[in-house]
Amino acid sequence: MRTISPPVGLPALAETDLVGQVARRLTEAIVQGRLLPGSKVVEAGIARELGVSRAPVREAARLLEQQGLLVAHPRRGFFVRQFAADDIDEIYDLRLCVERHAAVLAARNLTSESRDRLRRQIEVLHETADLEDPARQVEEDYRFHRLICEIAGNRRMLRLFDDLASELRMVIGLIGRLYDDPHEIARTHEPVLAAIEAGHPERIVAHVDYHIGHAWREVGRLVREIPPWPAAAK
Amino acid sequence: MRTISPPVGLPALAETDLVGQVARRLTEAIVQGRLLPGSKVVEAGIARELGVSRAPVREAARLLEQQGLLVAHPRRGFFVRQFAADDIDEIYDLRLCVERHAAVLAARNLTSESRDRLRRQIEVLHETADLEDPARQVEEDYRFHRLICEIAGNRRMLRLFDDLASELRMVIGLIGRLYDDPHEIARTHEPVLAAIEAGHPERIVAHVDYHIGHAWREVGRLVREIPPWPAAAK
DNA sequence: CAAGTCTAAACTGTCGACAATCGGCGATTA
DNA sequence: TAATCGCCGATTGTCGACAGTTTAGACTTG
Repeated sequence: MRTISPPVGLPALAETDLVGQVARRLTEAIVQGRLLPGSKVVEAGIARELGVSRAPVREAARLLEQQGLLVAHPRRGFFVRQFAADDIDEIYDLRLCVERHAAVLAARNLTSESRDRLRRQIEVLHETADLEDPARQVEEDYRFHRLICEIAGNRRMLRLFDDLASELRMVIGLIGRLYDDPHEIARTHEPVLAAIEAGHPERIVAHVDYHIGHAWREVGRLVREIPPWPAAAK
Repeated sequence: MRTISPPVGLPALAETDLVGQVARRLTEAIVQGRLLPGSKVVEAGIARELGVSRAPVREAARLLEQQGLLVAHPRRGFFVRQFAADDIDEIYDLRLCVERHAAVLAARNLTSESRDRLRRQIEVLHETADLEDPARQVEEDYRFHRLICEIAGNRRMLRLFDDLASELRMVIGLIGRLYDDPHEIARTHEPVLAAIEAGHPERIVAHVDYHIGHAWREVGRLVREIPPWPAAAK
């Protein structure tokens, strides 16, 4: 009688994943604006601060580079990415392209269970709108859009969304405030869900276009208004 | 009077980028099928073979992981990615989503110069069709599609395309042959370019859909036919 | 003979060390 | 006075080493 390895894929807990932990800490610091765009990320410094050696820090930095949060200048080190206005356009352009598609797919795959998750998430959006916690609000907003990608069922698309979202989180973090009243933002998610439930591709695309396009314009406006990014500490 | 630094831009030579070189070698080995899906990539082995230490190899491996060519199992090492039929679907689904959009943007940005580059590339496709060099043919094919993304002008989209293409190259390399007659493939690019030149979004999308959709179906068929991937040498 | 156990070898995760390189700053020169 | 040159400290790129874990295989046991 075989005591087979318990079949299913639980993502092996890698409690000793230093690289992952370092990456998370760095991401946090960047998104929260503790590491400003343009500033140099000194390997030894991070390593000492976290009580690890430079090797894991380097690997984590490469990860964040691939993710677009850091840029590497060979022989000079890693720097926190600086965003220009056209970066915002690129990100939103790509996001729009992906989310249109994701929403259409999501509509096709929609089950009562996934529909409820989307509805519930909109409720959460309304609930957090009352809290004075912009970071949380941004987070829950992305969670809704991420759900759509998840329901669409394309893992690569989901990862792409996550990458775009982490760049956007950084930008929004830098702006320091939301582009709209939280309640208003929460409300504007409803037509998108309605369109997905209705299942007409054209309507879905139209509503996603409107929703994302609005954010695009507003964030773009803010970025262009407050452009001289918070001091690129060498 | 300023003796400004001798004006022009020589592309900085980064000759000492071990990580990059290792990554390229590994990618090569994988795409050419010298490292089979499922096989373990032993850091020390690669390091010795290339005459470097393990550190650069690890960093390169992390890069390929992010790119989807390798998967990392904590404490067990890196393994060459195995593709299942639904991976093909994911990749083509995303590729279709991106290229539709890219083509429409490319049409919008089209200059006589970029148009000529596209035309020229189709000629190259016809020329290489006569050679008995599938790898080259695949390469030139991607070069055409990459040009479209380049002309579209969204760097992030271009990078996404490159990532998808490297996964596809690996799959096609494994299949070991093209899904169609090279001349036929070359020919089917013409309507796509024509639609882009004409500039009607609907026509562009329709032709891209047809072109990519065809490849999708054919590659999908081959993958399902020859499914038991060449021995996953543990 | 299948299943289970134990041991040695093979690897990965991390670290600390060292040489090569970069950026800044003061000295030098026109 | 301003542009250059050359030196010094700081930082990166790379390496070899070591501990802890996983894997492969020989060996036992029912």
